[in-house]
Amino acid sequence: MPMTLSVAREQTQRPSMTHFVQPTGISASDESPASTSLGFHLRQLQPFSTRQHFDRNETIFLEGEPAKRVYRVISGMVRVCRHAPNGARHIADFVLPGELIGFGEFAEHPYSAEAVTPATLTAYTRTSFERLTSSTPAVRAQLVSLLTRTLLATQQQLFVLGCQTAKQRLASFLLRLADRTDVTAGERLDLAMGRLDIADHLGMTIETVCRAIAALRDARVLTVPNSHQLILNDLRALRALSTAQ
Amino acid sequence: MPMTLSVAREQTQRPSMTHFVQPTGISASDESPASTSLGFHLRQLQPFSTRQHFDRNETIFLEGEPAKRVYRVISGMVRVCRHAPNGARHIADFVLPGELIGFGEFAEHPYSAEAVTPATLTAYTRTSFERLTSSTPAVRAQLVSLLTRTLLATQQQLFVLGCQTAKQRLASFLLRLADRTDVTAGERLDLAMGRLDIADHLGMTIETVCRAIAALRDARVLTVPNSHQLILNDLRALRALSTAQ
DNA sequence: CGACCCCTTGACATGCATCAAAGGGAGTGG
DNA sequence: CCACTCCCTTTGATGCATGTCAAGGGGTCG
Repeated sequence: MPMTLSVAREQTQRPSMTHFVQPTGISASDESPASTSLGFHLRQLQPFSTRQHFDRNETIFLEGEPAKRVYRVISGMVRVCRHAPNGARHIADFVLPGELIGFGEFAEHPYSAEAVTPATLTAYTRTSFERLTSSTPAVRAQLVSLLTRTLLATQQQLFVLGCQTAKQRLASFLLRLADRTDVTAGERLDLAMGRLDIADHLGMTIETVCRAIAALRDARVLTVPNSHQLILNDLRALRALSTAQ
Repeated sequence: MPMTLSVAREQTQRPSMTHFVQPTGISASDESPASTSLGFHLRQLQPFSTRQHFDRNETIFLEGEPAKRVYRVISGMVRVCRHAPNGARHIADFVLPGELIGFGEFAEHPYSAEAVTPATLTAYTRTSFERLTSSTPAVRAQLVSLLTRTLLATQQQLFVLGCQTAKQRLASFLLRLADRTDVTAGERLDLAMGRLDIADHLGMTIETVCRAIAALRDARVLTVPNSHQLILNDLRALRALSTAQ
């Protein structure tokens, strides 16, 4: 269902001085420490970078395409996903502003990337990215750190899919999203992605996602102002769910 | 259930010349190209290495322990797993001879490691391992490569757990195991791990694993000489299963 | 030979998928 | 500004795959 691949390129050429490295993996949870570092170094790559805008559901790159660029999300949300032959879709992760896409070391993208919302990204050529990562030891260490954190997040998701029920998966998902977007109890948590996206990320159907949300709502664990915003009232209950069994 | 942590150390001190680096991740699919490289470089670390033997079900290290060593499996099989508070267990991956454990960049092991069979491992101090990885650019690149491959394997498993049915999961598992152990159609595939291990790895119950094996056996896709060996008769059917849906 | 452990199979229960239909919300055209 | 349409969400009814509970089988070790 995801769409065409259009590109609006704005050459943002500025001679900077250092390389800013970020791994081209699936979804780089580019948190404070490493994100800061990598983001900082990536600035050096501005002369080799391009700013691109994508509409909702637009394809950024397709699985199997040569991995010629590393992307950094500036605004909006991106999903990293794979389409099975039979039409099934698996969303490996959602990518938030500041995080990197495609920083892994592979010749062809193992996953597709699509815009969940209208999104702006900075694209760095892989050549310059690799030059940056191989130049400075500190930058290389940050790449390793980012890869490690991405691996840990992926393994955590593996545990979620392997051991948890529908409600528990939803709780885990919401807690991680709230954590990544710095939303706490009582505040509005933005669900930029649709129910189907959540379902394909958690290995459930859209109906089950709806029912799980309804169940948590009925249990007063969360409030649903509208379908794209949630208020997490009871973080303890959510944590109990995501931790337990 | 997994056991105590005993250690039989045989100091294997030999002054080698180069550092042999391997990432301390969950399970390092240390395939030919990178494995060769990393294995080669790790030889340099022999002066800082220890050979240890573990009995079946013995704990090599526990989740949460400080990650002071990087291990390389010499013989036997190891499982990398996590124990949930309620007793549930999740096996992130099995580690085969030649592969590394604990090569990720973290202060504490995010997972436990336990011997599936009696196993011999070489332990390298993290200090020397990191010295090796930071010294040579080539070695560092191999670490990045290993991390990337581990990440890809983990994401593949994520897809398996997120989108596939019991029979499909089993097919995917068997194909990967056969591939990693260089077993082809008609040959005996060794299942060193028990049914429960497979179940905890695939997010199923032991009964469902048994039934899935029985179903494939009844469909003549595989033969079951005994419970610890399989013969994959019809790779096409297995591939169709693991690919489809 | 006996005990233990793991595997296997059966019977039943249930969580989730599937099928179906109705209820918003946003954008478009009248 | 309202009405229509489309898309997504929500809820209900039903079925199935897998989990759960239970019992028996086979191999291995002492």
